[in-house]
Amino acid sequence: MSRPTVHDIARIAGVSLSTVDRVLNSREGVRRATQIRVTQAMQQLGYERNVAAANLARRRQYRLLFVLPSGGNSFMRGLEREIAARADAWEFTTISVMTVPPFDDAALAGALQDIDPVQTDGVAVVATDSAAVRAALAALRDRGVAVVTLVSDLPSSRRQHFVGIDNVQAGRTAASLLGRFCRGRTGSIVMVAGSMLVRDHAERRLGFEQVLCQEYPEQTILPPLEGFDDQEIVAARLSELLARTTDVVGIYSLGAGTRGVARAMAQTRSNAPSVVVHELTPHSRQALLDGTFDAVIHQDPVREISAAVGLLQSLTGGEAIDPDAARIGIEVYLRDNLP
Amino acid sequence: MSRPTVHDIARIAGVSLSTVDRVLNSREGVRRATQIRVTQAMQQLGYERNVAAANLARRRQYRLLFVLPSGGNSFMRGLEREIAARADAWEFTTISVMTVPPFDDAALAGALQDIDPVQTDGVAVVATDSAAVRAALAALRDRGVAVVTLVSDLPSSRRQHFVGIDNVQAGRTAASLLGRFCRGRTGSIVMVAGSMLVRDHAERRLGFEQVLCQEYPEQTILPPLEGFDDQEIVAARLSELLARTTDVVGIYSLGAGTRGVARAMAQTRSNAPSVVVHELTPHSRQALLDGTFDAVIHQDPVREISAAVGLLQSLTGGEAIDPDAARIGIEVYLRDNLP
DNA sequence: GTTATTTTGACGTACGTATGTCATCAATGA
DNA sequence: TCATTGATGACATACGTACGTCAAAATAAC
Repeated sequence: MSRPTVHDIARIAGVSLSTVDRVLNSREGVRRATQIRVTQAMQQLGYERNVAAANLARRRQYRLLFVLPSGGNSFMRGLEREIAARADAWEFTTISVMTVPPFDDAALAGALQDIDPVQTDGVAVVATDSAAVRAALAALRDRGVAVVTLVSDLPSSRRQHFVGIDNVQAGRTAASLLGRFCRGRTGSIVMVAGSMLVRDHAERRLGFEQVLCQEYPEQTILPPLEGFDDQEIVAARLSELLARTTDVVGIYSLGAGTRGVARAMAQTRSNAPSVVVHELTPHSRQALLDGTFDAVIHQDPVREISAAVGLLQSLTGGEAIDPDAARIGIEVYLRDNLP
Repeated sequence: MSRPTVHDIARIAGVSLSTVDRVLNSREGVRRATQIRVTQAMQQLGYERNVAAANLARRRQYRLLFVLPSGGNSFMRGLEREIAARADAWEFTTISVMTVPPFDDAALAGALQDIDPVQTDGVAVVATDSAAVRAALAALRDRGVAVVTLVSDLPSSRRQHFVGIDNVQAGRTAASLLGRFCRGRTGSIVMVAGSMLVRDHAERRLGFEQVLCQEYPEQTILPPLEGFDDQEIVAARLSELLARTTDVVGIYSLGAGTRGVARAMAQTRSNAPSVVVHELTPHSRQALLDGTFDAVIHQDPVREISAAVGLLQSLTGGEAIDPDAARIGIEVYLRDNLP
């Protein structure tokens, strides 16, 4: 009637509890034949280990650490807030957060090296792309710590997973939207980036240009404007460009500093270019509502946190992982479907 | 060091385990003064009940039932599949599914009445709007069963929550997209509905017309075309209309039967109207990929299932519920951000 | 003061699993 | 044949909580 327990397996397989336990937790000292008998009994009964009871008995504690860039990036601060808010939403899990200066390889690598493998079982890190960071991650893994990258990936490192969106696809999505929004109006498209040295920005640009060039060849893509995720710089450079170029029909801001975009738009009395930006924040939300922005491409921080925690728990426990648990969707927000 | 337990509370408050237990589970027989002492100790220590252990000891079993419409509706079949796939993803929870004929008040009401309150703790139901169903829900509640509505709400009934999207907002979102997509081209906009007797369809139409009339008054909205969620009817009526009306620039399909829309589009050699439809299914996905559809408005069935299960568990246990746990986002998919 | 009633404590058992110790038995090798 | 090894079982204890029983203590009612 109710879920089968280890006792049932023992009974069916005709062995003792100890043996079932040995099989279940893959300890040695079980003959191959017996092992098979037990496994079959498990399958036959459809046994599933009661994880709650197991963790209880095991006194397991997952100690996880999030490593995020510090600084004024709204998205990152939002992430940090959400982590804090949900810190004790997981059983048997304690979560802490550490921040390191943004865009600073050495600082990040140093921080990762300082992590005590005795006190942490898993790390989720917003990685910057550099050899030092790669090495630090490898060292962490060697010391038995599970590692996933968050938001920004570090491929061909020893991280066990990436939790975040596909940034090429995000760029393509932005182009699909902006291309359609600008249909009928021909002119220049402006891209506002943070820095092309950051992996996700480069990827977004790639995807954006792919689609735009191929499907909307009538539009002119201007060389990307670098704003270093700083709203002041963005506002200044974009204002200047809009004053100089009168045929701008679309703007894609693929990094942070979108507040600067909104400010530049407010000063301009041009023929209202369509605007697509990244990350839903209080400011981009406001800009959507008052019509300054047309669409926002977003990734859900809460989902990312959940996915990271879940993955790290599985990795720590050596369990199987659900491949698409880490899949984070590319969300599209207009004024009308804001959460 | 580690999380405080009931023992710690008892020690700090200077009472016995029994008394702590009485307070914790709000049993009677505790003097007001003692109760306060215990509560204060709990706060002081930051006690949080170990839910896993509690459920273990309590032998709690949440027996939940999903009631869905049967028939060929892809979205509903997807929901059913996902429920089955995740049926044992929740601890202490057994989930079953029951299907009833679609658009059939009497059948639904009857099915609800037949639910045995001894064998089910909570019900999630895709409701159709009728007095009989309302009454059946009330009867269920009276017999101590928790009830949430799923996908389609039944306001002013005794359901305890609604899990699903805001359909007016969904309609507005569709209009915002389609309006922008059609900018520069003026003509007719077609709405393909299932039946205006279904609440969510009516709400979507409302939101759609709100935005389109107000912000894109240059477009002509044709009277809605009723397809009864049947792809044959949809294909026939839409083909006929497209042959007759040459200035169609946009199509919004707000119900099921979108396969019929794709078929009608394939037969037509008109000037490619923009198309926005509801629900991501294998067919709408294909249509997105080959360019027949421009956008799909979607609700994530997996999220809806999780939310429904979580809510029903909380309601059954008499716990506090997280108000925005039930909030399901209105998702927008283009060809480029398909999952 | 005595009695009735309410409040509290002591204790045991259970949930399903993990993990340890020790005993038993068969098979193996010398 | 005896010692050694490997495989298995029996049993106990623990995790944090729920819940029941019964007695003891505190308080209220008389």
